[in-house]
Amino acid sequence: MAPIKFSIEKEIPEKLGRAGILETPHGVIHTPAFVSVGTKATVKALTPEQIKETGAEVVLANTYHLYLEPGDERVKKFGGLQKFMNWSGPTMTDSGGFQVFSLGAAYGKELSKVVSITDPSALISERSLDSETPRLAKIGADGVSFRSHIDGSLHYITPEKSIEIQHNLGADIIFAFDECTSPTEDYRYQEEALERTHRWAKRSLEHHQKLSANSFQLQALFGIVQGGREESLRKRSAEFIGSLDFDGFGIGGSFAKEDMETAVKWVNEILPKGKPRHLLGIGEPEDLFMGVENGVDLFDCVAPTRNGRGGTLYTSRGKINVRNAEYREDTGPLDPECGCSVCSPRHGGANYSRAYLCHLYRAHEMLGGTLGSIHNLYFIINLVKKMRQAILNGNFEEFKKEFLEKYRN
RNA sequence: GCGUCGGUGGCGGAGUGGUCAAUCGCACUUGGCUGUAAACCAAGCGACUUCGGUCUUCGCAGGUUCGAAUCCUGCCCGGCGCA
Repeated sequence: MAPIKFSIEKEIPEKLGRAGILETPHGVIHTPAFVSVGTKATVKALTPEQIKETGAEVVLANTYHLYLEPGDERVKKFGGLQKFMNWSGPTMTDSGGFQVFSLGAAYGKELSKVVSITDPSALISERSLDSETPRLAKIGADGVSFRSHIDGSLHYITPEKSIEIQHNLGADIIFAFDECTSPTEDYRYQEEALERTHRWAKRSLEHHQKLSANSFQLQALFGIVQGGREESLRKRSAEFIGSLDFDGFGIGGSFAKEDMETAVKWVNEILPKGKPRHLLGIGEPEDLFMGVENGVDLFDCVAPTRNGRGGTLYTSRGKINVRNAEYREDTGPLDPECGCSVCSPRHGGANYSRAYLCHLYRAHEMLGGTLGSIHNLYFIINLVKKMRQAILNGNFEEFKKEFLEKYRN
């Protein structure tokens, strides 16, 4: 029995985009969909009830973090991630592959998932120059050694180990262990890393099949396409990963903003159409439109929750930082066009002013982070839902144009 | 009244003859955040500036010194103790 079932309802004419339904053992995901990120089995600052309230259909947790604490065996004892965190819907786990990047090449540097290449020298390899730079993740022959950011202890994660942990965590959809490379690496390194990711993908799949054969637990495994900004590598990766017996696919990598669209297009033209595709770690409104238009079915991103905790909030007229002085006495709602419980009085009469939110952040009151996260998650999840509806209605282009025009002011 | 300790930038609080426009924290201002080392991080925060500097600041007023936030004298203000 297949762990998931994916069906396409409608496509965007002449484009790769589509609206579909993804059935998992713990519920249905209407795609395209935004997955809320709950790294350590919690969407930071939110209760599961509040997560629901944002319209989220699925939560993504992290293998590496849960392995370190409280430990995947312990989560298993409690009946798996979903039961442990008291979330009633579908769940996913990331493989820990991103931590190869964030705790490795990007560790201690001003290097993030999406970089801007205003300075082209940023993309020149620095590999030979930074051998002494401390990293918490080092790539070995067979896997990756991590120095725990919590207590400094050493851990070795192989593809098999990642899959084992993910089986213990028990999410509906799990990911192959991959290496998310830095965009500052050169072609030679990207190619070397890609081959490693491909070997790891095969090993992840084989181990997953082996474990699944002896288990009643139904879990789908997604393979991850890498290849950096190189057309040849991206395509090679899509061919290879797409040819394996995965239930769906992740598209990974740390991108230069300018390269993201081409990379997604190259990949999705090749990946088997009937299986879901997840663009890993992407979630700004412009990028979501780009992804949906180019055939992405699932997104996850820390932006709504991370921004929400800091006071950067999405509105239909662009992002604002409610901490700023100009909002101190602003009696208006955060976004009059938003239907979330923070913005809209129709949910029980609550209607938080910008001034109140401003106050909460300045006073470091944790309700600020909660309300900001509820709003931002609702905003982004709802935006993707509207895209889905627009595909079904056949007016995706119009919706995109209308939204972005206003959003960009 | 006598004694004593003290008065430093929005606040708290370092500094106690040159390296001081003055450590640090908070507040304030503005950025940033894209598979979460993140309820976080960064920059700025006396005034002018052709960005090399220039000027005015450490209760007030004098003084000593090549040089004072730092030493001396007087005054003003505050805490504490004794009357």
